[in-house]
Amino acid sequence: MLDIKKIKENPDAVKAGLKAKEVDCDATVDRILELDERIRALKTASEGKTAQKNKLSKENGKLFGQKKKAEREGADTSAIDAAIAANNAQSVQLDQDVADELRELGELQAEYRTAMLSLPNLPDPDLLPGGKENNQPLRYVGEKHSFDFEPKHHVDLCQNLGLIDYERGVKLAGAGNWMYTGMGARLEWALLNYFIDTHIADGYEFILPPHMLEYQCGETAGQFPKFADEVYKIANPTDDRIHYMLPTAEAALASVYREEILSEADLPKKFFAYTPCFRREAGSHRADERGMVRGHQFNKVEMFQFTRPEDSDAAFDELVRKAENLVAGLGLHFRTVKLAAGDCSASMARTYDIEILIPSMNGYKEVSSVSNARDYQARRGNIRFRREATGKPEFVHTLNGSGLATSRIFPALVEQNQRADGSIVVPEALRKYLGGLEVIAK
RNA sequence: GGAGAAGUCGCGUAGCUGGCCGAGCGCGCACGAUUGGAAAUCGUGUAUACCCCAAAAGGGUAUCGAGGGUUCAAAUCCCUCCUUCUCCGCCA
Repeated sequence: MLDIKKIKENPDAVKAGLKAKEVDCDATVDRILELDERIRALKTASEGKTAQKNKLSKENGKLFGQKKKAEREGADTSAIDAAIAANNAQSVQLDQDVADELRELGELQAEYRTAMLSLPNLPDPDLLPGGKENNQPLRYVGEKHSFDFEPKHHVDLCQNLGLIDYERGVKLAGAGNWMYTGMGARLEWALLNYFIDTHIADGYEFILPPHMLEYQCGETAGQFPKFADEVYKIANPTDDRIHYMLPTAEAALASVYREEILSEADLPKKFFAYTPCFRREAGSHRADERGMVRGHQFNKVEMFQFTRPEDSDAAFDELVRKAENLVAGLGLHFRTVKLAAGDCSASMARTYDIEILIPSMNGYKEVSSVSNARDYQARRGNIRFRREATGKPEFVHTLNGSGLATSRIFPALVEQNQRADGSIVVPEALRKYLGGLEVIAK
């Protein structure tokens, strides 16, 4: 959520920022300003009346006291009764006016909130405007593997070595699902362990969150209401509450401190979580995404930070470096790309992608996406910290980054490390998780 | 899943025969006094959001798990939901 004060101060800057993200929100911004004005006017009016009403009630309280006293003394209470009746009549009238105003206020506020939630985050000013075509590769790391033989596709390599059972995965759960088997499952688990151990060594706290979340988590993270159709919903026959399968651990981590005020000394909070991620990805499965590049379920370790606003740039750099180191530690070739404003997701002010070379796909594919949401998610979820110097609560900044998703790393590793005989060299960093195994062969 | 109890200001509690309760007390915390320094003691203060106001001062509204209702007036009465605890059942 954006800061209404900023929108009021400089609506044109907000509109321009959103245009850089390739969304036209001019009408929404104008409507928000209009609603804000009407809401405040209405509030002032109805709160004034409520104040009057409260005053009358208080007066009545005193009158009732007097009446009791008079009755005890056997005095005449008719004057007091009349005063109470007059107050009541006035109160009832005020009550009706206020009720009407509140009804209108409720409608306006609902519209206002929906509109505010629909506005994406503003991009950082240094990002190029526009979409994917304006992404800027910042650096290339590692060597491209060159083959003196015709490299195989990871699907073929995995099937030959018995690492992945694609057919039975589909049998169990439909298209877009696969099943790790034997050494494939162990290799997947080794990757996850390598990520986990690295984050622990870096002082991040390990979180295993629930996998089925309530709606509010998605709203805080910024996925809902816009992308509510892209997740799996779980309805319970004996209960009308709906959960959804988390599409990324970010959805859970962003909500950990929702509606809380942290102390400044506790920041930054550095978390990482391992979860499977579930996505409907209603789009078509193209031939160039054959295999395990885009599935309905994949494993991911997610990094997350809550920071003070002034620390979030440094935290962002730290997360990018951590993601890069994980890929580099596997000896894989990758590049880091600074996304153009329009390619950053709705919630994010800036995003760098780590892209890895998958030979069969003839191109770089995202394995990690590191983003700074600044105070956008904090506003949606009301996540704050108390500034020691002022004693006042402020919104935190939230950042997240994959560290890493295996579903792209696994095929890249298999393809980049294949040998002519179809065997696969295990990266040094993973061998200790596989009993020292150096090569996966038939 | 069945039965019962409970959810109050950071923590612990009082209030729950409706008005003087945004809320008492204790602890904690902050500042001050006292002290050579500390402990102890004493004093003062101690929520959040929004609105009015150029700002400060000040004023107003809302919040006693959440939502709704009764009433001129609700922490206090009624309804629904959520959560926690205890007992029973069931199961990893």
